[in-house]
Formats: sequence, C-alpha cells, structure tokens
Amino acid sequence: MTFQAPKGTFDWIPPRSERVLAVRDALAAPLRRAGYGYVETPSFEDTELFKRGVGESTDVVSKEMYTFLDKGGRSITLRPEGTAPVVRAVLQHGLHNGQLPVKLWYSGSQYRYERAQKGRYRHFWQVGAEALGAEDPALDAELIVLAWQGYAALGLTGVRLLLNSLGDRQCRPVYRAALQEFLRGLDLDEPTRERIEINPLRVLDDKRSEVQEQLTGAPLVIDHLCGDCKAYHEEVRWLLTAAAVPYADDPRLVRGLDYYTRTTFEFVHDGLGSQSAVGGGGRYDGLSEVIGGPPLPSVGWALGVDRTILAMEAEGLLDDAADARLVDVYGVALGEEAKRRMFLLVTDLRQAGVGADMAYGSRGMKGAMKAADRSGARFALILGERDLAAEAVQVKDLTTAEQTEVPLTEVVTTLKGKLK
RNA sequence: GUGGGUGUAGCUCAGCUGGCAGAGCGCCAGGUUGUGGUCCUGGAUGUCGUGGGUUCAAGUCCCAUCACUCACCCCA
Repeated sequence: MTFQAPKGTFDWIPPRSERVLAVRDALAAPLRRAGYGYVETPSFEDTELFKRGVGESTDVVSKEMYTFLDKGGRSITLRPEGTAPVVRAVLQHGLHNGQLPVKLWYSGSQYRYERAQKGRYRHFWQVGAEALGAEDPALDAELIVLAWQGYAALGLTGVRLLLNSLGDRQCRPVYRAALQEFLRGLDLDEPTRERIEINPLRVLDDKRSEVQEQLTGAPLVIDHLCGDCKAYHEEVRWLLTAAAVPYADDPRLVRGLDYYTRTTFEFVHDGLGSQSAVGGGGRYDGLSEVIGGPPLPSVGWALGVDRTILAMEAEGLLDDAADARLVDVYGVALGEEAKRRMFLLVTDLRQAGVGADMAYGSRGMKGAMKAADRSGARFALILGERDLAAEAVQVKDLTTAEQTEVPLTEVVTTLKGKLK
C-alpha cells in the first residue's frame, strides 16, 4: 500500500524546491524595503469570513471552498485567499487604530477545490501584500511597482501588467445596470445568463470566442467612472509611467472576487498553460465594513509562487544543476578512525559557515568520490590512515583535479579562504 | 461539475496484425585494495494502474473502475 499526494496537489522536491524559497524571498524583498511588516494568519478561518468578505456570488465561495465542521460544530474553511484573513487580523488586533496605512505582507498556502490543470491546483502558494487604511493613488502605484521589481529580480521579462478601474460605490452600480441591460440582449447559455444577474462584470472575462464576439459593443467601466474615480485612476497611471513600469489599459479586466473597487490589475504571462495570471490585485475600499469593521480603504495583491515558477520555467530561467548544488565541501573518509575525524571536521566547517557534507554508509573510495562529484561540491576532503598519521587532509579541487595536503588544524581557514 | 488524452523499471519512453518484459538515462558494483567527471564490463529494480471478460495464449482485444494529465467553467 502506497500513498500519493491528494488529488490536485503536488510536492516540491529537490532540486526544484529550492526555487520555492528563492521566489518567495525575491518577491518579499521589495516589500520589506518598502516598510511592509510580516503577518502570518491561520490556514483556516470562520467560514463566514470568506462568505461575507469574498462574496457569496463568487465561484470561490459558491463552489471552491474546503469547508468542514470541527468537533465543536463550528464551520471552518481552509483559506481560499489571503486578503480577508489579513483584514480580519488587522481589525482583531486594532492595528488600524495606529498610524495609517498599515502595511503588511504574507506568504502561505491557499486552498481551492477545483479541477486541477497546469498552473491551477487545489493547494497553491502565494506571496501577498496589503496596505490598509489609506486612500492614496501613490499606494496603489507603490504596490504595483514593488511586484514589478520582484518579478524583475527573478529575471522574468515576459510579465505584462494589465490595468483597469472598477469604479466605486457611486459609479459602479450605474455601470453595472448598464452592463446588465446590454448583456440581457445577448445570446448566452443558462449559467452565463444567471451570472448576468449575480455578477455581470465577470461575463466580460469569459474566454469563449462565441461570447467574446458578442461583447464587442459592451459598455466599459472606464466610460462610466465618476469624476473622483477618474482622477484617481489617472494619478495611478501617471505614477506608473513616471516609475517606468509599463502597463496596458484593459477595460475588460475584472476580478473574480466581489471586494474589488477602483484600481484593478493583473500580471499576466504566456507560460502558464491555459491560465494567464501570475499575480493580481487591486483596491478594496469596502471590505473592512463588509466584515464588521470601520471604513478602511485598502489596496493589495497576491502573487502565485508556483505560477511564477512556471513562468520562469517557460523563460528558461531554471537551472536544476545549480539548484542541486547545496554544499561547497564534501568529505571522503577511509576507515573507522578517519570517519570519526571527518565527522568532526565537517561539523567544524558547518559551524564556520561553510556548507559541507560527507559520504555515509559503507561506500568505497570510488563510490564516495562519486558522491562528492554528484553533490556539486567544489572541494573534496580525502582522509585516510596515511593522512591521519600526518595530521593532514587531502584537499582536492573537483573542477581542476588539483590536490594539496593541508594540516588538519588549518583546513577550516584554508577552505574559507578558497571559497571567498 | 463537463470534455479529450495517457497509465509498462526510480525517470523519459518503445513494445507492429495477440506468442519468453525492453531501451536510454539514473542507481549499485567491478575495471583502478587511496581518487570523481569520460570510457569499458557486469548487476539490481516491474502485480505492464486495478478488477473482470474473450482466447490455447493478453502489455497488446473488450467492459468497468481508479489515477494522472490537458482543456472548459473559474482563478493566483
């Protein structure tokens, strides 16, 4: 009997798993430099938080949540997204009672019950950022710039930024009604007709060509923005241009979650199979109130870690051989006494900050050297009876095959010097 | 939830109109009893996804089932 990872999930294993850490670090670094503090929230929350925060009309809530009753009869849901939990944490701890905006970032697992395909899994990882409690286009622009810098730091060149505004509580309802009227006149299937009444903006996102063809004359949000929203949007665009972040206006860009208002954006890439977004976000001025808090206009984004790795793979940015190289030094000991001494030597090296591994088990010289080679280490340390007698170790450069004898007492400093 | 494709060694896959289970890579060992990578030789590993059916005989044909995968819907 063997087990496998649950349907729709997968494992990160070496060497590729190194990229998970690297991507998280690269995406988080710009945030830390911009004053975002780290927040970690539970992987599960009260189901009601998502129902109200994300919106009952969304697919995420209506069919993609992992929901169960705990032993106390409480309805619990594995988080399908990170924003609502962060807002909940901010409200719970009163962070918004201090200086605003509250700037936070997070990194963690998300769960959605969906049919898996390339770039879309039931368990996935995101790095997210939220700036809460301030209505300022500079904040929207700041977040977009920080995400852009994160992608750039990873070497990605194929990420494109799509930008739109969804309006606010003044202009959005007017637009919504106009769009509904237009959509009701189209020839659409039943599920789509239902969507017109529940969440009409999402119809614009339909990928089917027979639907897209009919949408050519659809009213656009951008034409219905009120004066405030228009000015806000123009300022965001101006700041992005000034910061030299290229973007494309996409008047059809909408988002799947109900809480978005005004600024909406998506980072897209062509290497994700049928998916297109590596990251996305926007402004959510009404979310706090929806879950019982005070008005707290905010903006944020979430970037998919596994999708970012897919994008990097598509651009040929992954180097498995380099990722497999974990140590710089590899010990090869011959005989029991030498092995004991090598164990201490390797421990000393690690203590001194030098990555070191050694051959375990009962491999012969040849096998141990082979292991040294496979480890990707630059140097092999060879220690046998002769060397022990001489109180020395053979240091072999595996790239040049050059070998020198170094006194045991000097090995650590010698290697530290060579690896500088 | 719906549709297509694929399940054979650790990995990538071949296996024709049914007739002894295969290759490459990887792994282990030897060639070299203290030296890796290249090279040579040898070796181990399979419930051919699972269950049933047809047949003298099934990896191969039929049915069912499960898994994986890609796509739709939707989304990071």
